Amino acid sequence: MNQDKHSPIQVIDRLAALLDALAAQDGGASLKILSAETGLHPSTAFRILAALIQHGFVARDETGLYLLGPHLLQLAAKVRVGLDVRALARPEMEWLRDQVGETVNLTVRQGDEMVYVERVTPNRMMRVEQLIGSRAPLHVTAVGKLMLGEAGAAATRDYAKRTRLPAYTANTRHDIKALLEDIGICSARGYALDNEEAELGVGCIGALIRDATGAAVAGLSVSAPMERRQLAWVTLVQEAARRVSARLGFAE
Amino acid sequence: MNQDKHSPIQVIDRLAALLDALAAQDGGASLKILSAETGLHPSTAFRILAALIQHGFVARDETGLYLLGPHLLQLAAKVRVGLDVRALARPEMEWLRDQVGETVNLTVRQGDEMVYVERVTPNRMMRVEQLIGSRAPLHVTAVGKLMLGEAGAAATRDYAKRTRLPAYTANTRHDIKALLEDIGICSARGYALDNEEAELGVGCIGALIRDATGAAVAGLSVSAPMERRQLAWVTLVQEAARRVSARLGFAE
DNA sequence: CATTACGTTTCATAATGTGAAACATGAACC
DNA sequence: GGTTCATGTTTCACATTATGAAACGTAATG
Repeated sequence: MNQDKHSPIQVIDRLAALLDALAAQDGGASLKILSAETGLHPSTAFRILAALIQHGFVARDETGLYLLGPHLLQLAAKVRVGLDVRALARPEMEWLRDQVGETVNLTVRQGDEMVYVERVTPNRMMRVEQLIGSRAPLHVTAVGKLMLGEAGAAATRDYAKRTRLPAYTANTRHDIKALLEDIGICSARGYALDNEEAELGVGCIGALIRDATGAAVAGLSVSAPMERRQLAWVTLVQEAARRVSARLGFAE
Repeated sequence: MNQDKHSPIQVIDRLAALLDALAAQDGGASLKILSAETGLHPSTAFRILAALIQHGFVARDETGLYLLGPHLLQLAAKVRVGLDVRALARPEMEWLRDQVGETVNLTVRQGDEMVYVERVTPNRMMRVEQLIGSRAPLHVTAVGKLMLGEAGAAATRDYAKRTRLPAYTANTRHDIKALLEDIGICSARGYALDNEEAELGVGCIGALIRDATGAAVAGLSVSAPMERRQLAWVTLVQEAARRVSARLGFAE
């Protein structure tokens, strides 16, 4: 991830090298190992590591080996997804749009909703379109249902309790049992459909995008008027999602 | 998380302050905001941020606002859980052991197994005991089943395909449908039982421990000879897990 | 006991990071 | 259109900081 070895501040180059060396270890690492891997003098490495320990970026186990520290988890929890995903997904979204001739959306989960963060549209007038920034409840979108599958049954029940699963159309799954069953099917297949559940006349096919940790960080979907939607697009949606995931470092 | 304001290296104090200021923002932050919040001169803050951007710890959005960067995610994925959890969990484990008079285990998930990372035992000879470091498949342990619930149905099916769900006793759930049903029940209840599924004669009650991000990072369980296990312990196990989770920053 | 290896602390100083000033850019106002 | 204001970005002299080497401490081994 060191795109350029030399930033304006040398210490930061050095601490980045130390953190990367730690990330590359299977377990903990000794000072001597880290010093050798980064090319830093032992006393320099020792002191930088001590500073990183102070701030929780690095920790030491009971045998004295260095490990990545818990503060990284807390900071990572605050990293906004969608930042890199959008740029990385754009080419694949355009490819997918060109294959199916329909609108392609990129969404991220925020709490109990999916947020539309990117969109590419076909060159036709009659199309489904969501404004970037608009939101949709999880249970009525293809990708939202997949996200609930990722979160598990307990989290889905909590979501249902919180939101009461409002119905948007006669097709909306507003019964927890039916929703859990649908989610189970979608999760097992690796894609989900929205059959006029959010809005009458609108059909959708969605798949998840995963990052280097395997976490589902975004959703990719094709939205079309229901009469134009083709199930043959499923493999294309999955292929585009797979490519974006690979770009994010996901390894199947 | 700045336990001490002054580490041996000033720049590292300063970058930590900048990252924490970014973590405290709802969205992105301007240079002026960050400079004000950290007390750094604007040109100093600018240069440190530039170095952090180079290494992916910080990013900028299309409007020029600063955000926490993706490299934090990649490093966080390598943080070994169990490091802090063990020390934090120890007092609650001892409390739980004293309440129920049985062995209490702390486990973390590694791939397709739970690993025993800490254990407190009662003062009696006939007891269930697992060596620290020993491993057990997910589907035959109470906590492992909860972890599968966290991972979702698709991940559980993948696990089943990979491992083929080997049976350890006649009670083992080695059929995917039965396992998914058990997992669904456990996840919904917030605790799980192991009814002689790993080993005949051994009963277990388990609950999950969550961290500040809400992720299930460890499992807490009571293991006992089956004839001694009491369902009345469920609330105690859950209480102990709740306390450890609170210590890890989990907010219900 | 002596040697080796590693970690930790001390210290003189080279060089690095700093804050101020200059410069660049865009928006708002007259 | 020109001026002012606010913010960001670059340059520069130099004080302070981070550095590498040496000394010191500790544990393990022969």
